[in-house]
Amino acid sequence: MNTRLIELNDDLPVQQCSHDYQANCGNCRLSSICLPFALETSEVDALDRIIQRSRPLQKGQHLYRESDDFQSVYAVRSGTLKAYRTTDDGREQVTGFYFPGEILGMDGISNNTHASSAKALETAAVCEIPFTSLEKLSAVIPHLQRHFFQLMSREIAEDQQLITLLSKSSADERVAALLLSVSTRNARRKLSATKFRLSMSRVDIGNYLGLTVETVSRVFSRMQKLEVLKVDNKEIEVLDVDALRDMANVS
Amino acid sequence: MNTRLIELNDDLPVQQCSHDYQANCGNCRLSSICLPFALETSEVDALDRIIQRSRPLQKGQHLYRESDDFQSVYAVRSGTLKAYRTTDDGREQVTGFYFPGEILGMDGISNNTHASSAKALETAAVCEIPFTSLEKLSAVIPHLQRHFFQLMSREIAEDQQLITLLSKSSADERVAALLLSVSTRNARRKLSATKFRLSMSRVDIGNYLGLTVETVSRVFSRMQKLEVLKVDNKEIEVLDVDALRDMANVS
DNA sequence: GCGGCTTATTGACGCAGGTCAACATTCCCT
DNA sequence: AGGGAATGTTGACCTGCGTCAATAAGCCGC
Repeated sequence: MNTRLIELNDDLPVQQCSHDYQANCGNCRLSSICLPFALETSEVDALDRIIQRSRPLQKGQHLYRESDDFQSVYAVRSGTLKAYRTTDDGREQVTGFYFPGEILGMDGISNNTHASSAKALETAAVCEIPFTSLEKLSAVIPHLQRHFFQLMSREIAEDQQLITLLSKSSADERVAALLLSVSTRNARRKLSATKFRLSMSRVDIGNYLGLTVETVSRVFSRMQKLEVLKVDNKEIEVLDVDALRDMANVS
Repeated sequence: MNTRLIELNDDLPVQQCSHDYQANCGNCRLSSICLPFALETSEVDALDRIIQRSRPLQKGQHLYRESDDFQSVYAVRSGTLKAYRTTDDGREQVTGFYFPGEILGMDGISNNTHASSAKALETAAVCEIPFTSLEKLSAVIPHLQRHFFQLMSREIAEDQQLITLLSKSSADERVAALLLSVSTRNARRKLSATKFRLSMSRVDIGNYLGLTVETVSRVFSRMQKLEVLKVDNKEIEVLDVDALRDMANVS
């Protein structure tokens, strides 16, 4: 069964409640992250016209599921989502966390089927970008085509970084790297790079990093003892960024 | 310094020795793997015109290096290549092996800089596809645009599979999964799925799978003892595919 | 604000795979 | 064909992280 976003709107048509949501890309404060720089106003409008906005997902709701038909890619407007796949023997593997301004769903293009599931970690709003429309528009707006090639390429490069992390790094390094990544992505959205709330659970973190919950918890405790972090459940304060960077890099 | 393929041709212009190489995509027996199905003859010709073929790389030669300017993606014509990145502390992480018919270099699009290096594991020939030409052509040939979106998406999906492997699987499972992958890719090229030569070293395999050489070697020995494989250095014969599949899947 | 449930922390212990070392084999250059 | 270097195999030992278990702390519905 397909649980795509659109179906959440069965009681209220999109237009009627659009005042609740970001009206368009032109006035969206995430557009600097989300859109290609060089797009002209008229081009942004064209893009805007194909994008569908709808009511937020509640915590735990799926945006799409593995093996759903692939129709669209999605830009996160608010909240956080996790992408994960289920292995043959039923275990989960978290493949990424997606923050506002980031695009997800691109792994579905190759088979016209989503290769992973996406679930809201907290209340989250997304822009749905129907892929066929995007393709057509891309053929006309070279910058847009380039942008999506680049987005996908970045996803590849990031996955490769995770591969390296999983293949070569200790538990401390992995956790440090994740924290730095969250920190950087917060900074990009003009949020604090040193004080933030982790929207994902320890289970999700462990799953993503190839560690058990217990290990993640121990690493947090250890970093707290070393006064690199202040940990209060999901609230994290980075006390010593340099130390954290050291932990992320060095063997 | 840029060590791209073109520079290998300083003694002989491409045209003069082109009879040594596959003349064009139209008569290439790999085209079924490499090109979109729905391309028309005239479109194949157009693609063919932007592709540059050149003399083979020798074992150990680089096709491109991390931080080289990104200009082209490459299709493997013969031989095998490995892609790898170097971590901050100087270690290597192999991110993929590329067989005839497969495309590499797409991780460079996002920054106009290659995110990994590519090195020939044996004598190898590639088709160079200049990316700006490819972009322009893609805007005109919808199937081609779609094809490249799909290729990149597949790369993402495959990386995610590797992530799962690295995060969740035992040494036995990892090695089994790699062997099955090689087997499948051989079959696609009408080669034996059960008897083949691994072009990569044990070090490369271990590196790719996040294991030490010793462990890889032990797994091979164990599988040989269990009569799942026959191992003679790099020559592998799969004696029991089902057993191998079991080893790859189950916890 | 109470009770049940989910999520997080901490400790004790075991094992898969890493490390180190010695030896065997293959590759490759002359 | 011969010798030296690179690559592969095997064994003995060690350790980081997983496992199991017990406890604590949030979270949510009533």
